[in-house]
Amino acid sequence: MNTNRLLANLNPEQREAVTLPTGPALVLAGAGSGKTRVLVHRIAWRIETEDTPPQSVLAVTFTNKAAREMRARVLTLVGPRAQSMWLGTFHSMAYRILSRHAREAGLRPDFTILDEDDQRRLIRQLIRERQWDEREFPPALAQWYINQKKDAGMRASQVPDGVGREDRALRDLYQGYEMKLRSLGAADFAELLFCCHDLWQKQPALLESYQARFREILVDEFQDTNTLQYLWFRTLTGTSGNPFVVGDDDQAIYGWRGGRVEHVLRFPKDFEGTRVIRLEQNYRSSGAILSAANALIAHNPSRLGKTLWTASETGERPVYFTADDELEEADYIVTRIQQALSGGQPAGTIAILYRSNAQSRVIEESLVRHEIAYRIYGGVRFFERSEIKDTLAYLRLMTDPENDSAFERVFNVPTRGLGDRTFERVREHARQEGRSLAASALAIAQPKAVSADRSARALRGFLELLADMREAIRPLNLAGQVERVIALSRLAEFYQTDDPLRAETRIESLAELVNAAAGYEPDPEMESTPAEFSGLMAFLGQMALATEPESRPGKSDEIQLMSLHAAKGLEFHTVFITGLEEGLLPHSRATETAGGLEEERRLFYVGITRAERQLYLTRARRRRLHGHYIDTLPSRFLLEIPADQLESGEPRIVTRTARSRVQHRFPNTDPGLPVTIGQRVRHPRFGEGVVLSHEGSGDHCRIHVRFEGSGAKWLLWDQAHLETLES
DNA sequence: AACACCTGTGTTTTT
DNA sequence: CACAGGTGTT
Repeated sequence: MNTNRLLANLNPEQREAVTLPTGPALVLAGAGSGKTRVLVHRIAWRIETEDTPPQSVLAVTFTNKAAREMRARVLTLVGPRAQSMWLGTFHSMAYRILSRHAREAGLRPDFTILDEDDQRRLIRQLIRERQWDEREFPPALAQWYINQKKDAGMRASQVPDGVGREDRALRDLYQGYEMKLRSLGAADFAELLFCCHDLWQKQPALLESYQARFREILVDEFQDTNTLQYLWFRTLTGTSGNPFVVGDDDQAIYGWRGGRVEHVLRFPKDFEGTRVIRLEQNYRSSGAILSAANALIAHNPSRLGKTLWTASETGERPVYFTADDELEEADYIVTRIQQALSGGQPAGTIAILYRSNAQSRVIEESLVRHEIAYRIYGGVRFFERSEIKDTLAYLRLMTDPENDSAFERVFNVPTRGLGDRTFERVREHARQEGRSLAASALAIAQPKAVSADRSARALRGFLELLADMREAIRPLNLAGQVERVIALSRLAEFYQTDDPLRAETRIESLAELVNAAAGYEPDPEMESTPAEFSGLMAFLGQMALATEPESRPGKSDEIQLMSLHAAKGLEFHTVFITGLEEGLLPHSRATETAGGLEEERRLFYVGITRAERQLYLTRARRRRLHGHYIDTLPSRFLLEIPADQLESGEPRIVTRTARSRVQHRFPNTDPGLPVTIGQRVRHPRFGEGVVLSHEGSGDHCRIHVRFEGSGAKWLLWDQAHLETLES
């Protein structure tokens, strides 16, 4: 076997890490030092040279996206037999394990995973049951409290006695929440790890079987692991596994979500004989960009200490530009982008980064005015959209008719004459009998002698609908089932009447869900129970842990817009970091907490180190915030980069008159298109708007329009009946 | 149950 | 300012 191939393009440190003998290993990998490459090659190396069976490999990443990418790269190196390794997020790994032992872990066999929304709804319910004042105990705060404890690996019983009344109340609520979850047999995200961990503690033999199986355990982005994840990982690794973790303390940016950099320091203490390897050569950025990054991060007192160097040329200094306001800032950025694009630079190599998503709006508007295509990451996530959750709830009721949260969700969606009173009746019955909502509904709906009870009839209608649906989809394939459930539930019609402004976008999402089902490939490792709807069950399980449908290829001809957090792990030729102002970066809320400032600095550091060749730092003297303008101060972080390492951007590149001029030109870029980017259009219902972008061409193309008042929507040209307007 | 009004909120994000 | 979510009215 040609193993040299695996080492050919690695530097000595990378090679050392990849070829380390068994035993715990910690790789401190600076930004752009080939972290993922080391991880991927390590896996390949173990499989190819040590004859490690792929199924004894478990690799954990921070996001699904990173997992997909890593899997693809390992497969390229090792071939299809690597398919059998376990590679995914902490949560998806725990879910895989739990779904084989659900009952033993105290969960329903086909348990639901509650997302943030479901969780908040449950907590609100508990607060109301206790008749607490929701202003004194905001559900969001309680939720934050509970998740924080869970992320720290604490059950309610382990939370130390608080001093105040409020502390005790919150702890009590946490306890109530735990009981509620257990009675539902459901799990929230943290619970997946927690439950799995508890199960291992309860059943040492089971733990041993997993320890025996997973000989190689690798963790990416180790600096962002929270305590619960760390405990889970440490338990699974035990004393015999070979942990291989990769991280960068300078890129720890999830402290607010429980991430603890300290785990990096703790690792060598918990795992005796840990070999530490540092990767300090940066292959990504030019010398000038790297110097700025190094100068900035040197201001963080608590660091493991690591200085990145590069063999690349110095390149151009980062440019710093101060605009009068956020409009000018946006126009400056767009002007620079136009210059780059006209010089032949592909749009996909340019990124605009910001601290908070709200900042994107002004920039988007400027991009639209200048007819530049862009793609924005973040915002409302696919699986959090209400239409998706409604549909998933119906689907869940197909596989698990007694699922209370799904039942509650679609009880009166679409409206079918079932109001709060009926629901309370059902819930009360369920509480008394200890049955599920569906079973109680059935009992209540029984026709009593001569019953003209309207709600009982409506209830029967609902139950019959579910039963009919179950029959109707039985013989269909997965995509067909999803499609049929959407049709039979009449959700589309409901959205149309409920909120016509959003109906079109919502129906588009539903179509995308059907697509996701059509493209779904079952996890071969998952227990394939012969139960009916087992395919649907597996699909729902996977969807609960997903954020985006998989079929969304990024286009290379669009400018990339995203938050600094979302940019982690990515790289771009040209990067704009915007809003370098006190209060924004560092964020005002972050300066209050201990360590918050350091985390903000790391966030800026992450942003800087995304840039390969060109970096722009921009700021506005005054910025509109919550309605009115406030004067700003430059970010303190700017002063931490020596002035001679920055270039001053040309002021006033764009004038207001230039802005209004561009607004009136509409060159037709694509002759196949019925409209042009930037053109004004009128929709029979939504009114007037501006065309932002398009997909496809001809009469069947989809176009993206920002309407005045009702926001941006995707429309099908041949169905939307748009009227084009002269500007 | 549907609609109009009101009020609070407004970081980052994954799962 | 802009929007979501909740409350109150019909």
